[in-house]
Amino acid sequence: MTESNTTLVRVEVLAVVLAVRPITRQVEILLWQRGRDPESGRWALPGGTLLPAETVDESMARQLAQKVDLTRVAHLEQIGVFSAPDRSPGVRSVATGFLGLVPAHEDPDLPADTGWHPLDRLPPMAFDHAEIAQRARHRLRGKLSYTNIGFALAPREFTLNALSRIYRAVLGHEVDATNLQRILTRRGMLAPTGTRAAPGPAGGRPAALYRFTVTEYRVTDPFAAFRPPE
Amino acid sequence: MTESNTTLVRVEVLAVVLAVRPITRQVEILLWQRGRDPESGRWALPGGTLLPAETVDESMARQLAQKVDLTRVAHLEQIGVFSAPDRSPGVRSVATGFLGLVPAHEDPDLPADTGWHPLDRLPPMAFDHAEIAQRARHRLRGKLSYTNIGFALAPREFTLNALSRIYRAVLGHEVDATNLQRILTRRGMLAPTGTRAAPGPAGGRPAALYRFTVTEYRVTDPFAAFRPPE
DNA sequence: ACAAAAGTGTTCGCGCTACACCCATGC
DNA sequence: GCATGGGTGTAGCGCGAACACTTTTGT
Repeated sequence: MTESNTTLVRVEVLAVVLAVRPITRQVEILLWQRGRDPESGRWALPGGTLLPAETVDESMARQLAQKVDLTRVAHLEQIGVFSAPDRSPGVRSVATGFLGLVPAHEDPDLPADTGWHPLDRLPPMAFDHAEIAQRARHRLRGKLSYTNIGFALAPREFTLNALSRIYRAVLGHEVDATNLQRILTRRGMLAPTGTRAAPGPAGGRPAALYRFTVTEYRVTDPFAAFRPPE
Repeated sequence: MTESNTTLVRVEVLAVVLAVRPITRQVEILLWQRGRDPESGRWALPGGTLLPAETVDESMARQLAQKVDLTRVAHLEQIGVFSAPDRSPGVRSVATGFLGLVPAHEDPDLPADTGWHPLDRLPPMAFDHAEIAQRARHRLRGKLSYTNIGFALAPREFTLNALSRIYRAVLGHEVDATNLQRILTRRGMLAPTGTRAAPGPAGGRPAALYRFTVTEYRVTDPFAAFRPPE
């Protein structure tokens, strides 16, 4: 209980930044390639060390803004603490992992060593970062169906078809645009903008554009069972 | 990015240990009363500092076993990192909060300064521990309906009435024992033991005893919508 | 006119809630 | 017998999946 012989550790924050990229229509993760040892050449999650005057959440937001020019992270949440004693060499280091979501069609200026990679074919990863990425993937999948977290992956305005492609990329299976509309509408999450998108080159009816009414994280379907009466 | 001028911090683990106590039929939390400054007299969550050779999860389990003789914690999960710079005086300290669940009818030997308190009328709490407790409460409520987390609150064998009282205590509203049985049975979580409980003093049909078939955490109802086909 | 793509409506079924009814035991 | 409590059955319905049908555009 005395603080004298307490071991001190380095606290770092690491972000699994995900986006559904318009070109590939896949979930991709933001990684940077290490230029020096240890683990030189391997790919790492963006992040860094906690400063004295900030919380881990503040630190994570700051580091994303500073290092990879990501100011428009639409959602940022903790996914867990990674603390295996041998997870990195040198000073004992404990990491708080985060899930960060960037809307499609955002294309931030990235440093030269930084880029997007498909989440289901990760390059050789540094330290325990692959494990953290997998945890984030799992969290995102789980929350997509009972929260409004999809808003953080969609652009500000979108057609229902485009939105269903985003859901499909995350979940890995077909998502009916029809049902998607009804479910999100019933939950009060979807509003038509009144405008329409331009039709494709082969013609076709122009799609209506929609917007999410709520742009902050919210649990929209909290109870699988044991709902409170009324 | 050099490690030379990196600030080092103390990493601690803190547990919100909850149980539905048979006497009060309420959710109660395990707290100990601080005997010295800072925050002398206030109540604190059990926990302590991370050791060099352990993960935070291992540390939490160890500290609960050592300090409050809690070896039978049926469920232990991280609920988040609490890292406000001024959350405690002295060395910068970052806490990983845990939710721990103890089955009803367990009555571990506790130190003299340690005891159970009703969760919805917390005594004066030290540091940011009240906030951590609230987070844990919220997590438990949320997960009760779509996971099997209830197993960690129930004794090894129980009547359906007793189980429904446990669910009621956590959720704060009525839970129909009839429907509870059907739902848990359908999810394959419930098995009758074949034995029966003794009837109450006023008579009445003796209740059948049940057991949970699965005694590890599992998500039983992962999709509110967008289920994968087949 | 025809193809292409979007939007609407309908059917179906599952799973949860509510509640009535039947069963077993003590007095 | 009656009171007490446990267990079973059933009706209703909200929600989501699947899919056919209609509407609007370009060629």
